[in-house]
Amino acid sequence: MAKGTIRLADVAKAAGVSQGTASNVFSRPDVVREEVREHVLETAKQLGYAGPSLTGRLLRAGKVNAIGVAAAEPLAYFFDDPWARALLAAIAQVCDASGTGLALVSAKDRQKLDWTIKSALVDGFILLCVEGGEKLVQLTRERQLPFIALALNDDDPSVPSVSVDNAGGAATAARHLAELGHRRFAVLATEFSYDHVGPVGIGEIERAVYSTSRDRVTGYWLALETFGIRREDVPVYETDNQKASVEAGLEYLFSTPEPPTAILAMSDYIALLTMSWLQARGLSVPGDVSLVGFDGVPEGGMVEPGLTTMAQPFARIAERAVRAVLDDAIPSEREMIGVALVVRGSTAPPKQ
Amino acid sequence: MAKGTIRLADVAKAAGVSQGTASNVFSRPDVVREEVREHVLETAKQLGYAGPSLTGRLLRAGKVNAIGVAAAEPLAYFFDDPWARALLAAIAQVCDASGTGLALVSAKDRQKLDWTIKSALVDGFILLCVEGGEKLVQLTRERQLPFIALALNDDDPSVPSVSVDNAGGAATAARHLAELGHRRFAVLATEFSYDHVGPVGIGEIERAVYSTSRDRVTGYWLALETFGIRREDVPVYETDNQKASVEAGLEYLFSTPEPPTAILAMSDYIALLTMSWLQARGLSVPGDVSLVGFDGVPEGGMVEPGLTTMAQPFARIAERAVRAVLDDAIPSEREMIGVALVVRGSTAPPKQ
DNA sequence: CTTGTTGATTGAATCGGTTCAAACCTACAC
DNA sequence: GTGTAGGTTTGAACCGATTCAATCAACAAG
Repeated sequence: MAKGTIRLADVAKAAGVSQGTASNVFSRPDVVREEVREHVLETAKQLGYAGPSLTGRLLRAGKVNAIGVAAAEPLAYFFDDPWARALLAAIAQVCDASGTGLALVSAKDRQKLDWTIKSALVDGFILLCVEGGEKLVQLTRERQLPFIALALNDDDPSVPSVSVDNAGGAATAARHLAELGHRRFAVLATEFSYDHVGPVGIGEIERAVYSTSRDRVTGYWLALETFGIRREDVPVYETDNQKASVEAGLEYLFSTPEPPTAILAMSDYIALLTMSWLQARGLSVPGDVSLVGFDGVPEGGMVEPGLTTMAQPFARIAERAVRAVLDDAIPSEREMIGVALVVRGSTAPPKQ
Repeated sequence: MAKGTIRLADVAKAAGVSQGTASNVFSRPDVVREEVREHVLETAKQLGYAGPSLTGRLLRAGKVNAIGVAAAEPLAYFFDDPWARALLAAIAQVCDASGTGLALVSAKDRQKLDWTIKSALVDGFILLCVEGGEKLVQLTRERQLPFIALALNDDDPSVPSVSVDNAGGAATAARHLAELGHRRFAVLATEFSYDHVGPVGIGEIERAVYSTSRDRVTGYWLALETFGIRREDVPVYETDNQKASVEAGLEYLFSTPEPPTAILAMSDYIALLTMSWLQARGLSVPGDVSLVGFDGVPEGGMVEPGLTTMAQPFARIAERAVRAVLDDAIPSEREMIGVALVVRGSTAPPKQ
């Protein structure tokens, strides 16, 4: 593999032992007599042998000892998006602990994605299904390796996945604000369907393509209705989780005669953008507007005021996913994990 | 590899062709007659063959088509540190374009790092040498694969590396502030030696273990001296690039009778922490204090005011590094790349 | 002096492909 | 009818290790 291309066989011959013994020197040192072992090791060093080649070993073992994390996004997505980052950090931690390698597998372009997935040297995949999830699942299936989907935006029960309790978490978030006394709400949503941003009506939401967003709104609605707030009275603005559309949404929501005193953001990223926007406009958080996010990314704890949010248990999710893939113990049922309300400074009772 | 363990040989037999032909169907489809190709493909599908196993192919080819990025840090470092993130995003981009896989290889613990590096399935390494670089280089050498070091904190010319012009960049940063009229400077530095934070004197700096920090201070000094500012009059506070030590440094610098009007931060991360600290203290940037960072991470453009900084050409660096590793065209000399001053809102002439 | 046991070593098969020289067709020209 | 060129297909060697049944040496027990 390296320059001198010295093989185990060469070492064996040079040391005057069989290849089997030479192999044992490296992979099961205890079984060979110390004297011999020393000698072989010595010869190996002299020859500049770099140790057994991984590919050779691999071929035999059939295991790569690495998992791939895939998304239908440009590779840089893993380092740009706060949610992906938090999740990957957690996955990385689990891999670290179990000595498993981590390969990043990603491409926006379908062709490339296909190729990348096909040629990744991994034992299985964790799929980040934000957007384009079906494509990803389909491509991965062809590879015939164990995989598990995260944040699957789709109700298909045949896809093994672990997801968070979107409806329940959303309900908790909304309840928290309602209990503080808020009555004028607005929702800044993640995507319901392809390439659409702007205000959305109830009907559209019920017909949403992406189940995550739908479930969260449903959670909000259910909780608010127990406080007598009708869903018709809660404006929902769909964003694509990017700065431009979030700001457009805020312009929209705050140009009404009775702007909301409480905002439910479907991602922390949206919430953080919202916070800067509000502060830049001279509106105080939580004085004028209370704000709850969703995800629990670390950045939420680093802004002023801290962001109240529904924290996903990233460590648990990562643990489950990695284990499932490594042990090929893919759950046949979709697994759901709860989220926890983390109260920080961005929520307070409304003025007056 | 998967469940049914169907080999190419099985497909070949089932289709009634030789294994050689079957192989060609997948890897060089153009060479086999259409009719036959179709038939083999059909048989393959029927058998549920997932395509040629990568490991088998690998073994023959000797190339993995992936590079590893390694650091002597916990794996999560790649997703937490802004500089690492920016760099990785750039590396990811280059890999993306050339269809190369990207594996993350990292561990804080030496034992684990050793193991991880030894067992990573890659054709070469890019080393992120912030801290613990020697260890990393040494371990990687044993693997006998091409590698290139980034941000090498060490003058050893035998280590192939590409680095930025630390001294030159620092000089530019300092000159920029001096030309605006500033005369009272302070430096918030990255590490000079192991496990030390706090104010440092000239002698200590000259004996620094880490060359990056030393070169940058030297750059600052040289530029400032052309404006008649003596190095003795520029306090330097060493941080570990973490929030706590940066804030301690700021406390220290601003508790003097004549606090600085211009701060030179050796990383954007330090600069960003500084900005929040100043703002929280009611000091305006750039009104009361001007601030220049180093690195050019994207976050610097997203805060208010924007951070003036010395931008590393991440794309160029990544391009060079990836190419070098992939083509095994490791430069024998250390390569140096310039940095560019990016002026944003965080610098202005001093009050009065 | 056998026989049995233990521990170290060997040799060959195997993992799943790729590759390349040689054999094999056709088809067409002379 | 023979020769030649082209495109296909074959078969076997090879990539670099691991593994396991078989062998061997040495020594204890019967």
